[in-house]
Amino acid sequence: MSQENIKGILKTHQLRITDCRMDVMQFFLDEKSALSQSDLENQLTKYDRVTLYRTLNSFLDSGILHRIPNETGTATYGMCHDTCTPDHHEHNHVHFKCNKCGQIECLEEKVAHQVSVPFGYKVDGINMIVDGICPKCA
Amino acid sequence: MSQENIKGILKTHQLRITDCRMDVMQFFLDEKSALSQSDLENQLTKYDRVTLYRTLNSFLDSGILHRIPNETGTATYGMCHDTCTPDHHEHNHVHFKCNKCGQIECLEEKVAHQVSVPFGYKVDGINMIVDGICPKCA
DNA sequence: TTAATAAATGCAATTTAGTTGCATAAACTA
DNA sequence: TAGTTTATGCAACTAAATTGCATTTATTAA
Repeated sequence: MSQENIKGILKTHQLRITDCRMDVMQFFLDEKSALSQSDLENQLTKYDRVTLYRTLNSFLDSGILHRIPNETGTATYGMCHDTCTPDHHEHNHVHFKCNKCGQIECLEEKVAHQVSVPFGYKVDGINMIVDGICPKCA
Repeated sequence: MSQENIKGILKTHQLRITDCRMDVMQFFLDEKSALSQSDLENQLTKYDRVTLYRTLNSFLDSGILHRIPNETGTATYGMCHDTCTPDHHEHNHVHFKCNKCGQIECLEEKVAHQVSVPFGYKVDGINMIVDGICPKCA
């Protein structure tokens, strides 16, 4: 994706265009997998640690990124598609976690299943995490 | 579940029987939902904070507890059933997260679906997190 | 029952993850 | 171009988790 497109995304979400934000978004687009703050910190060394946290939170608040559930106890983020808004994240895709390299990807596959829950439980959404081996590790 | 049963579980998993471990396991059995270290710390005030972390990690390592994926960035744990071993957790049940009270429960419902992934991806397991409103909050 | 052994615990300290405050710099608009 | 607001860097802080060490405790063999 070009720099102009990235600028467009920032504009669309009412965010100022800064070098840090451009680089963070570019990194997410290049990696195509879930990233944590420490991933950013290791890669984008010219930016302050706190700034990277703030950038992640800005993107989260504005609907550019979503948090991806994981078991590790630290937060991971993935790129949203066009369906998210600042106050309501709408995600219906499958997350794939590779058991070998640990990377988590947002797949294009939708969660199209209905799930049965016991009586009394109301279902609002489903989040599916598939684990296995990715093509790179197979 | 009786104290004797709890002792049996500890023995089965080659863990020593201590007051702390008995109380931690009893709490998980009473609550029937995902718990974090801070939940334990607030409730089981006679034990040292570090001991509670260690107890959770002992139970995790030995297959008594499993980590439950969530988005918050802190670790939550749930009781395993008999299918887990120390080196391999095997979970095929649905997690239900209430959007109102925040509790996460392991439901009895199995993830019985097959999911399609792109070519090249090998599926080992599926973890499904359903969010909605639980019977207590409905 | 006792002694030895290894694991569990408590306390202090440290590391890791995340947030807040403030001054300054930078983006944006009129 | 000037004013305004937002983003950034630095320092400090809080929250979550881990490590080190000495002591205590559970367990087992004799």
